[in-house]
Amino acid sequence: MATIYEVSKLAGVSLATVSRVLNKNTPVREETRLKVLAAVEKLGYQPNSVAQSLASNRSNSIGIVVPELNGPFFGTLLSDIENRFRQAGKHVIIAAGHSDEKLEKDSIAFLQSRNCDALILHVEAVSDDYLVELMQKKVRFVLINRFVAPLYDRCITLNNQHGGYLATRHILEHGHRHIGYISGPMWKHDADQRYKGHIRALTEFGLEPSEQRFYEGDYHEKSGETGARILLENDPSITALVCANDEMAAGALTAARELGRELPADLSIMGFDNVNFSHYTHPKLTTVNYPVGGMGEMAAQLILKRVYDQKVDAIQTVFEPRVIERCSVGPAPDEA
Amino acid sequence: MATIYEVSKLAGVSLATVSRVLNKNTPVREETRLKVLAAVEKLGYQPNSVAQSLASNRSNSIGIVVPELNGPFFGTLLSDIENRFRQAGKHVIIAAGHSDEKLEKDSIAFLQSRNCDALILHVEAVSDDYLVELMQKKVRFVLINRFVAPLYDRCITLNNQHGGYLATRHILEHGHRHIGYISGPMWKHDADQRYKGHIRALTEFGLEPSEQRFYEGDYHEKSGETGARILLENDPSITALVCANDEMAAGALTAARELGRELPADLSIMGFDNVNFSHYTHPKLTTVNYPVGGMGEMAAQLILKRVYDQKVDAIQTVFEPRVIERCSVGPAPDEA
DNA sequence: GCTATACATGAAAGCGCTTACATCATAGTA
DNA sequence: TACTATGATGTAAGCGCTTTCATGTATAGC
Repeated sequence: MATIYEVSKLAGVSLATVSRVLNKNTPVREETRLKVLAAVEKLGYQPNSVAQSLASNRSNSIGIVVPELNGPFFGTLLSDIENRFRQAGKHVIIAAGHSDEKLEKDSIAFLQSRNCDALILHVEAVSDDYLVELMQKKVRFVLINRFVAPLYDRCITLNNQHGGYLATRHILEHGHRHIGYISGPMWKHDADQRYKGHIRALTEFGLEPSEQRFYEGDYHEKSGETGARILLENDPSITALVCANDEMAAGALTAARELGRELPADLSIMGFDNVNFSHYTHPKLTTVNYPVGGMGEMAAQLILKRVYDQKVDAIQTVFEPRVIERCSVGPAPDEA
Repeated sequence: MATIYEVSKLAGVSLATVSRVLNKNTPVREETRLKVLAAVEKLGYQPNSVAQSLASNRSNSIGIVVPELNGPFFGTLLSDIENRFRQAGKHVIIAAGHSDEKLEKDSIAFLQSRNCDALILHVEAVSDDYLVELMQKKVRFVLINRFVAPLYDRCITLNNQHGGYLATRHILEHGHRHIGYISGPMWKHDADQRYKGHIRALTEFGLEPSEQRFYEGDYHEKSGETGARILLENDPSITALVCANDEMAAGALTAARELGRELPADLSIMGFDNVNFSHYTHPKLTTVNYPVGGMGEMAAQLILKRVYDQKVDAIQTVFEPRVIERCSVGPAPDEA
């Protein structure tokens, strides 16, 4: 690969001038500029971004930590972030944190050591204190799907509690009064919030939450299946199942079918997230929309604005969920 | 962030010695080693990998180009690659090529400029010649899902033709004789190969391929729906649809249901890829397994072996597909 | 015609590291 | 004892860039 030195020799100018032409930050005589550009073209020169990064202490790259690389949810998130940055000539470096404290910290350290100009973190296992410390160390980052008070202006969140509320209210409005709830792991902030919203809706309709109708899953399909089976067998009066995400809802669908329940005539099922497969299910899943793409893009915007001083559209940090009506929720069957 | 210089000062040794302790490539007296390690610990020193990369011309990072970041297929691929490399202490930098020649080339250039030690490419738009040139320029890379003869030893491929053959044979063995085919874009190598396999199976059973029963989609759901509708309306005798991927098969499922076809009694549908949502569909999709995770891991192994000289398990470059029987294929209905 | 000013360019330091080479003890050998 | 081999450590160059500062040249003002 050609270096800037070879370009400068061919163009008959100094290194500095080549750098100036390429970075467009200092005026250069048009004539010289063209000479340099011609040399660049001729040699097929491409700046070594590692050297640039070392010299300038900027890298034009943004680090992203997500729990998993697969799964519909994070794919959409990554894709939208990458798109937005690509338009701005920035690049992304991605690491998986696997919801594990050590791996999350490792990933963050790695991205820092790579001179990332900023980080986008979707982390679950590290503590709030750790994140606050990170801020104090002047690390630039934004948090997705997590709210930490001292970091309020760099958190892009979904109003999870309201989402949980809407999901359950939707079910209640269909006349259901015996409602099972399949939760995500309660140590995760979003799972906790969604459940709180569920309780709020229940209370609003004068219903008591019951131990019997609660199952804590792990956000994966299998646990939705198990949860549905346990709930339905323990309490046959249940006519609706609210699930804290679509994957568990898909599992619940399977279990319900295997138990011979007619959907949605006998049993209604509600999901959460509106991931891309949720309309492949049968019946198509009624769910709560998680505007993940928009949130990813917003995280990118925030960084473009704060770190790169670019002009961007208005910043929004809290997103609102809404119910997506499809076919898995129906009116409550008449009480026998 | 502390630098190696501060560590060396604190430990009372030279820069070189610190570097040697950290890189474990030159013997250092145990006593000195401990002094250095203590200093590292005390300062919370973390090497700046950008500087390391510039100085050593190695980066311990591997670049990956895939068409999209979302979608079940690439998520799985990325995830398995990242996992394998993380175990080996390497890191991945990911770029999306969007099946566009310019973007693919940009992505490759970017990854090279980032000093990646090697690349894993799942590219579709750049020419074979371009890839051969890349090899001649001594760029280290492996190709996924694409075979280019001069690069035979760095191509990790699925036997797509055999997959296409198996899919159609499976349908034929269920007695179907009027079979529609919904293809991917024929300029894509895999789409072409899968179709060739389809033809081969047809021929083996003494059937002629027919223009009437072929539809070229774009691998996305919508085109599967459109394709199914067109095929079934043009030729009502069709009793089975072979789709070149699961997304289009999901679309076909929708169309079939809307046309009032009972599945699989009236109509059988076959997918390809076995992506993670294919068992969420109703009926669950019968499909051909694409061992994408295994192939990603193999690409990683190949690089660990060739680029980093690590000992790894045996290398396999061609993977074989196999039919996954689920519920969307049934026996052909008796001819009326 | 001479100085003040702006503008274009070059020289060189330095970003944080690795590594070839030089240096210096120390131990082994005759 | 003098000499060489050996192993540990230091010195300094250099990776490919950016950027500050100095220099030079053309223009304007008097």
